[in-house]
Amino acid sequence: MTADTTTSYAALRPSAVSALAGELRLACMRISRRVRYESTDLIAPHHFSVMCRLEESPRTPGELAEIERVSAPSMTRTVAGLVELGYVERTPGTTDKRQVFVALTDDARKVLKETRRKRDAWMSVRVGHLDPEEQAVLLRASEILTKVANE
Amino acid sequence: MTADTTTSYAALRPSAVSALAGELRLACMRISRRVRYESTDLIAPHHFSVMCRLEESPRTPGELAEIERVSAPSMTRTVAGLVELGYVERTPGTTDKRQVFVALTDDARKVLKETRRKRDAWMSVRVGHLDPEEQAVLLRASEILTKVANE
DNA sequence: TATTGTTATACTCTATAACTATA
DNA sequence: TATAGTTATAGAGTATAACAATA
Repeated sequence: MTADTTTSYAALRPSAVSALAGELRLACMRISRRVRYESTDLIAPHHFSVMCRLEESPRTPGELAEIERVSAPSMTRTVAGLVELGYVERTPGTTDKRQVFVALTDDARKVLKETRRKRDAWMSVRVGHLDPEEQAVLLRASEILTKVANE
Repeated sequence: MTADTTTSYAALRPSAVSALAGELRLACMRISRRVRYESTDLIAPHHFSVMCRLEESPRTPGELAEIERVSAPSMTRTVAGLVELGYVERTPGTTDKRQVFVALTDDARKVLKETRRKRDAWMSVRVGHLDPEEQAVLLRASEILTKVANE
C-alpha cells in the first residue's frame, strides 16, 4: 500500500464551496434519514437521544432539558416514560433535596447497543461494497465531517 | 494543481469497515441535526418534506401519504395545514372525481428556496474554513455518499 | 363492491402557566 | 425570594375506524 502525501490542491472558489456544501449537506441528510428509518422500532428518537446523554453519568432533569433543548415539563414526561419502560431510574438528590438524578439501567445499555448495531449494520453493508479507494476517501471524510459537526 | 491517480489502497478489514461505518454514520447524523436546527423557524419538517415532493408536479393526497409513509388521514391534515398557510392549493380531479390534486403556490417556492439557502449557508461557512486538501476530500466524499444514500 | 379522500376519536410529544418542596 | 421539579392544560402530529362520494 502506498499513499501520496505531497499532492497539492487549489482552494475552491466561493461558488464551488457553496456547491460542495449543498451536495454534502443533502448527502448527509439523506443518509441520516435512511439510517434512522432502519432503527425506529426499538426506541423512540427522543428516548434514544436522552439515553445517550445518560451513558457517561446520571444527570438531573434540568440538565437533560437544557441539553436536549426542550422545556422542563417535557423532560419530566420523557423521563417518566423511560422509567415506565424500565430504561432509567430516578434517585432523589442527597445534598440538594429538590434535585433528582436520572440514571440508565442495564436494560437501557442493551437497547442502546442493539440500536447502534442496527444503524451501523445498514451503513456497514454499503461501505463494505465500495472500492478500497472510496473507503479511504470516506475514512478521511469522516474525520473532517466530525470536526465540522463539532465546530 | 496536481493529483495522484495511481495511488493504491488495500481493502479495509471487516472490523475497520464497521468502525468507519459507525464514525461516518455519526458524523452524518450530527451534521444533519445541526443543519436542521438552523432552519426550523420558517417551516415545520413535515411541511417542508411534503412541499419538496410537490416541486416537480402536483400530486394526490394518496400519493403523498405513500411517499411520506404516513396514513391517509395524517396527510389530509398536513395538506389542510399547508392550504391554511397558503403554500399549496387543492384542485378536484377531472377524470376521476374522487381524486384531489395538491399543487405548490409561488409563496411555497420562495419559502423552499429560502430554507435551502439557510441550510446551505451553515454548511458553506464551515466548508469554507477547511484546507484545500480537506475540501478536495469532501468533494469526492459527497459523490460517494450520494451514491450510498441512493443505493 | 372497491377505491379516494375525509371526519371522528384517541394517543403521544411539545409547550406555557401554576403549584410544591427546598435553598 | 429564587430554584428544581412536577402537575394542569392546551396545541400539534400521528394513528385506526367509520363514513361519503365516486368508479
